[in-house]
Amino acid sequence: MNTDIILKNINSQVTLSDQETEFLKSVVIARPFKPGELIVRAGDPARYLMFVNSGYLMTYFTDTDGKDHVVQFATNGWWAPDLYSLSKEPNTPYSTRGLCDGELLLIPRLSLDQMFRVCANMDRYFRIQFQNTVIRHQGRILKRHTAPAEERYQEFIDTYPRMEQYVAQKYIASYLGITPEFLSKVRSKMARKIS
Amino acid sequence: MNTDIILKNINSQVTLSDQETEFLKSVVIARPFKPGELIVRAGDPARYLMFVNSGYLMTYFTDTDGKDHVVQFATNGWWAPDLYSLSKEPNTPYSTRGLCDGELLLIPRLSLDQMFRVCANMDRYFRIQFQNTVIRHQGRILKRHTAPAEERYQEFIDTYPRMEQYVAQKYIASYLGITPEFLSKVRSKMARKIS
DNA sequence: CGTCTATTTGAATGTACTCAAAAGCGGTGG
DNA sequence: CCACCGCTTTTGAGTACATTCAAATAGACG
Repeated sequence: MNTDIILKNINSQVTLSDQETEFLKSVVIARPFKPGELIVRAGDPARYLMFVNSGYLMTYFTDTDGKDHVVQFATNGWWAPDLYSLSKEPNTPYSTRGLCDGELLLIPRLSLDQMFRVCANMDRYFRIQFQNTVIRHQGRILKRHTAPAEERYQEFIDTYPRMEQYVAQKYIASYLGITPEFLSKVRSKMARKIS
Repeated sequence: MNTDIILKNINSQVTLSDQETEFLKSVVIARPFKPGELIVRAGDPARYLMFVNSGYLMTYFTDTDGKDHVVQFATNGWWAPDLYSLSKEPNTPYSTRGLCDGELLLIPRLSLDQMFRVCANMDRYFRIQFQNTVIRHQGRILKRHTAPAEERYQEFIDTYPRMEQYVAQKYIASYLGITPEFLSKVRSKMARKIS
């Protein structure tokens, strides 16, 4: 199993001891996924914290009308956006689906408690990780409130240039909080501007 | 200085040793504030992590048109929403303003590093704190994408019933991502429904 | 009381949505 | 290899939610 990426990621913020490294390696489970595969279904027990080793995936919420709303995408070196395995809730309200071939590293819920008990560094690592995530989410909320769809889309493709190739437009639209039809119109308007 | 609330809050998630408690007490600074007072101005150095001991405050972003956009409110027992004192950025893009008489406990930026070095429990505490915040923010983003203004306003007053009394409507509108005029119309529509 | 700001109300406008239909695209099987 | 199927994207017309601008009313504070 390839733990290079996750270890490199963690060690960029903290310095894991050999013991801690071994512990982590001993609890993670490799989990390949395929394009379109439903990795976690909304309502399922939140069994694992998930790290993306390779590929693309998305986490989304299905509303009462049956419409899906993308919470966030994830790729190489990111934690999957569904954090309910860390919460007190036994089940997650979010679904997670593969967008291409890829591999996850899973940390079982039970191992998480143990990990945080054994590895003080992991608390530090996730504290830093989540604190940055909170700052980014505040920025995303503000952007939603201050910028029209066109500007948000432009920022998305600037920030995640690769994402466009793997993610269907309708999912990007959903992530941005607009309909796929409207994103299509935004894009054709932008294309007209350039020419 | 009254550190009861902050200690109670932290000890609800972890168990601080006497040493850790003393350390925390030794670094926090009491900082009263007044209604309308600008506690932190956007662009200022992010000097302190701020805990609200009493009163209400808000953190907001001023856009290029000079319009303010409320990131979040905070009250007794909450950390102020501006987390830039924990980031690598020296300055914060957010302003923080008092909404009534109140008091903050400040933890200076320099003490934070030291605190995390000395108190492993604080990493744990903030890890849990931020992980819950991330989950709430994901919910807020989704709500923004799935629910119209009326429903978001209803949820706001249900979730923070006290807030309404201390916070001007225009700030609630800003937090919800709508104009004060439209919130006024939403409210009058809701009032008509009840009768 | 008078002033200043917040809130309300109304009319016109704009951004984004819904519904419907056509066009594009990718895969699969004949 | 091409024809067909299913799904995504595009395009268009009509609509709705929310904004802007302007003016009137209401509240808060000295």
